[in-house]
Amino acid sequence: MTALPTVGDVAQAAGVSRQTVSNVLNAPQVVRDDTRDRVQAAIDRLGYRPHASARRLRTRVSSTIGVRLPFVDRDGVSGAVLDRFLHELAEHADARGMRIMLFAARDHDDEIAQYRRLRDGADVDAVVVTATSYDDPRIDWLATERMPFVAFGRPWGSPHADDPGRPWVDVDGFAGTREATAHLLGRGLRRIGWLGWPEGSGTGEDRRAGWAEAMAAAGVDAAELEVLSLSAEDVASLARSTVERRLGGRTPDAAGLDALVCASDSLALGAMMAVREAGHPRFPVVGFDNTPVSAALGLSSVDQCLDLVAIAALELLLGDTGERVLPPGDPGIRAPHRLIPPRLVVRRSTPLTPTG
Amino acid sequence: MTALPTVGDVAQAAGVSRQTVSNVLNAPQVVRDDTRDRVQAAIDRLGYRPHASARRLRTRVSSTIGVRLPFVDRDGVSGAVLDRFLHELAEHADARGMRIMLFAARDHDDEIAQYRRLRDGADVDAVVVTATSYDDPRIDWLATERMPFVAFGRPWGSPHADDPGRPWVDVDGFAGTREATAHLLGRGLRRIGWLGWPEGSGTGEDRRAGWAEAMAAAGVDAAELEVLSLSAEDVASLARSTVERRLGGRTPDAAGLDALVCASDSLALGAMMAVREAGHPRFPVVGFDNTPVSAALGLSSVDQCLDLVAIAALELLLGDTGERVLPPGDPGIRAPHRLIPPRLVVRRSTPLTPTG
DNA sequence: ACCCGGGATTTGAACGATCAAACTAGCGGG
DNA sequence: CCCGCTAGTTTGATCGTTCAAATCCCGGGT
Repeated sequence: MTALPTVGDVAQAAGVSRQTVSNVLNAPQVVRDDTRDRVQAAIDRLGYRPHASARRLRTRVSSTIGVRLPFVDRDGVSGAVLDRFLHELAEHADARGMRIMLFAARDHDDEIAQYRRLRDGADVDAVVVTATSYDDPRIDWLATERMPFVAFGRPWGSPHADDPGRPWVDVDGFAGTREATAHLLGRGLRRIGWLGWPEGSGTGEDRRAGWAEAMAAAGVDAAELEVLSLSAEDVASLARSTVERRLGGRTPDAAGLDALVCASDSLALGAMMAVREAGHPRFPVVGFDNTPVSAALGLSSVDQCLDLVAIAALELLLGDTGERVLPPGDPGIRAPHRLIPPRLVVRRSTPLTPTG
Repeated sequence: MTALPTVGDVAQAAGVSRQTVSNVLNAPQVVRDDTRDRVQAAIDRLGYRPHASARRLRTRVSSTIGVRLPFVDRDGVSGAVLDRFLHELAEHADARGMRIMLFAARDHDDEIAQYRRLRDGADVDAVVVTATSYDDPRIDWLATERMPFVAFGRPWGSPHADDPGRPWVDVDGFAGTREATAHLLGRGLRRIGWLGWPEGSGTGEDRRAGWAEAMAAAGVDAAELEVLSLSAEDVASLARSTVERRLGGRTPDAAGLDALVCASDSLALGAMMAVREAGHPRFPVVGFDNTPVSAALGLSSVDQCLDLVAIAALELLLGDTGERVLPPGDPGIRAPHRLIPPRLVVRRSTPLTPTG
């Protein structure tokens, strides 16, 4: 026969019923050992593969997680973060018997329409929401519809921040910049500047706060912190001109700066271009995200440990060991909100001795 | 009622049979206008969504394309190319009613096993194969099993290169480097060097040949070409030391170089660092891939036009307009091998100097 | 008056799996 | 000897859709 074998064919070959074959695959413990071996042999011999769609139709479980493909951000360096997250997610999802389905969406409304279609069509059991914003309509929709999901990104300032029905995973930016700053302080540097984004971003404020805390712990007062703080949009060229303006033709030392901690690799790249151009190639600059850019340029950077983020995201959907998406708020899920501590990657751009 | 509406519910609401509802969705032209309107109204009113798995079970069509998630290449810049391709693919697939399913695989054998599972489980109709190599076992398997696929990357040197049953899309590297070289020649530069990869890569040889042809057309003889040619592994730091060795402390001019065309942005970055360190920030360097790195550094680069690549890949699977994967070798598919011409993106060539 | 053609619609069966309930042994206790 | 219990297995129904074939309807030709 040319058609693919079905449970019926396997059952016939093994001399058992369809249901027993099904049990061997889905609940092996209820089948007697010798029967199981016989059925397994038939499965192997016929090369049987379960028909995923038939199973889904009956069980209403797809073992698939939907992810909206984040924007193509042509000039930004930051897109790489979501790409890497996607990589890690796919890899660890595979290890837990899940697959990732991508979809595109123009805006939030369109994305919600896609959620509905994917769920109603039994295409996905859950979705991962990325690039969350304050009062995100997608999160509201998912929560009220009780569709399983997990967000990559905290709901900054939302009244629902602690709602266990709205699980999220995020990177602890505060801890990351604090570590980066402490590292520089430990090298004997003192006037460590901050280059962040314009106000209004939860992530940006969080990362700045980490720097501020480390500086405060080293005895720097609030007024001086204000002086050490710069900001620019997340584009290398703008960061560069911001730093150039700050230097105003002076040496960094004369401008009151021993080093710079940045909110992103884009900013760090711009800052590095400015100081190197001004003739201070060893001025320490630390970035955030550990993108290929920082690696190629030998820039120290805070790595987001996206593998841990992906693993945590899956735990929030599947529980610690399961292979099935749990309903929202299920007790099998431990802490529904996870902060992943990032890791400072030190490269040669932060030399052991300060230079001017 | 709390359960999702089915075709049966819609049929009842519209006073027609299940099949007519099905026809409204899949073959509207066979349904009389007024009936169609009535059914459509019922669909909208009930918020009916077809159950994708049930449809797949019956039709044996999944409207899904599988893509193995390309490697996580932590330090390389090049991974960004496949990521961008994936973005474009997802976006254009969506426009043609297709979705992308990701999967992970450890090696080629594992990948083939996944192909089989995905196909037998009716999870995907076709796959896109990336990072192809000479005599790729995956391609052989797909071709002999007659499973629909398209490769991103030419089968360099394979005897099956012209087999219409083995469709591929690729970027015309030759044309890209030729254009980049011609651009520099047009600016009055003459001794344009080549920085490529060590021999043995089809893609590398192709890109080098484009440079060589443009140079030959400008009257440079073979012996001189040999002198102008450098190579390094695809890592910025190695590229940098290769160029430094070539300069040997001299100015680029004294070392016989007016500019450099590179096989990748990683190489270009290394080259740029070397010449800038040597005090020649305006020495023109052109990269390949137009990654965020080159954009951020203001490096000219050859853009692969991955949107066109993705569109072409879908055409090779679906035909010009269809929404269904065609069997391998179907006449609905025009040319089964497509070379996409890339586009030179010119940026200011000396990003690290103050403008002026 | 009859039949024919063909467009529009309906009917029953099938896709391949799992669920729920029923059945069969085999065993021990009363 | 019968009853109940349990572990293991089988049976019939079902998930929601589309296919293939049958049916209905209506106008026109002979």
